[in-house]
Amino acid sequence: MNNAYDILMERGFIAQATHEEEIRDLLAKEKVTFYIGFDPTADSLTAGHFLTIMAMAHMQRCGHTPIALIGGGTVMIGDPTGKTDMRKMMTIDQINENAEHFKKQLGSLIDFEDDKAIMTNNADWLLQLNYVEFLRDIGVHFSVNRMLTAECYKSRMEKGLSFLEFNYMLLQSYDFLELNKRFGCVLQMGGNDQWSNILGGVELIRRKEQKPAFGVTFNLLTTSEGKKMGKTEKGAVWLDPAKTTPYEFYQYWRNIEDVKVKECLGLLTFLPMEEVNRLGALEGAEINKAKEVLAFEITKIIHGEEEASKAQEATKALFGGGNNAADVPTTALDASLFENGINILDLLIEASLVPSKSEGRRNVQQGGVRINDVQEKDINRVITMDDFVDGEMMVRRGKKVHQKIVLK
RNA sequence: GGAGGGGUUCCCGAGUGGCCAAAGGGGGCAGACUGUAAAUCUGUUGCGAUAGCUUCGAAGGUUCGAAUCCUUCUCCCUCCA
Repeated sequence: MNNAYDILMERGFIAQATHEEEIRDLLAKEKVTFYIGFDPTADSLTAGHFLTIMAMAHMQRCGHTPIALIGGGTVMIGDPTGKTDMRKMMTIDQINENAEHFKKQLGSLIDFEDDKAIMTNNADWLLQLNYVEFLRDIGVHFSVNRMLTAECYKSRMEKGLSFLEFNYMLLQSYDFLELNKRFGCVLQMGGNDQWSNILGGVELIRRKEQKPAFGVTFNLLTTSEGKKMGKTEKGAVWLDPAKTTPYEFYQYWRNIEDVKVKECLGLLTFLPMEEVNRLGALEGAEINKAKEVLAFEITKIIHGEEEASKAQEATKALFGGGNNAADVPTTALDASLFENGINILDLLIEASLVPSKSEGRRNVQQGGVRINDVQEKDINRVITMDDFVDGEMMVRRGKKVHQKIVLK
């Protein structure tokens, strides 16, 4: 049972495949070069990308060669898939900087040593394309009629789709063709929303080169309500610790819905399936154990074992009555603030627990703020040095947001 | 290019001279219940210490008073070419 396809299938990755049997055979017989594209739309990869990276890692472990394609060229067009509005145009500098971040993050998750994986950027070939040549070589193979029926444009048919974005599919298809020529890449993988874009490339290679090419898509992580997972009120869950701290990252997965635990364990950890099944079968309050494992394992893959342990310790200290509060999220504030006494609302602002004083006032009045575990409902409460215990003070907003205040 | 319709607070969407910081819904936040889950219920949801200040695409203007009226600009959509 070492066929990569079977492994991905068993772990719950596979959503659709262009030629299921042929792909299985191919993966069983030879070392396959495949690619997944990442458009550098932001300065960090997100939890959503992580799923495809895991698939990539499984493939690599089975001996296949991944190509991580940075979409420095395609991002200049903007993938309209699933978007209701056109993306803001990004500057070249921004794109290059984002691409650098992506490269770094991918490098730490996939093994690029000894040609075990390839990283490349489609800006290398897309930016110098000649328009007329491109239309004659590539454009002829695409039917507008068919493209218009593609799922990925559906949400845009109501609000309008610019010609710029309409071309996205052609460019992504061209990427596949180019990678096929350069590296013998025969398989493109990606999120299920990429299905039509991937099909475009598969068909292009088959028509133009008369060669086989394949596509596989993965199930996207969604909540039970069908929303994309990996988003919070504050925005995406980032893989960059500067944007989403390991503690926050850990907490995100610790708080996952019950019904999604098993799915996430299979998709986002390397735990053997027996273990996944065992943990996934836990019920009631017991399932919290599975969530702990899930959160720990994912955090370990992204931020390393040490950070994962710290996040776990902090969690125990805050939620489980543990003692080791050393790794709890901490803000260091100037001692002078407390010598004269500081209003509770100002403190909440200083500790970044609320975005505005009005918000803080509401939270306090509604009984959502606790100082050292004592509810404070008075918005005129003044915090002084007397509120520190052994040089520390715990401030909590709501049930889950804790902040330790220390003096500097 | 011609004709018409429209840009409202995080999102959708009411609001056509004062009672509008702006209905309703979604989302968010807080509380209750719980298992740091889901579902449900309650409160809350521009900033600000009360005062007050800044919001309704942008800039001007009319008025005691404008999201609402006028002018110019700008962006979007629909139909025609």
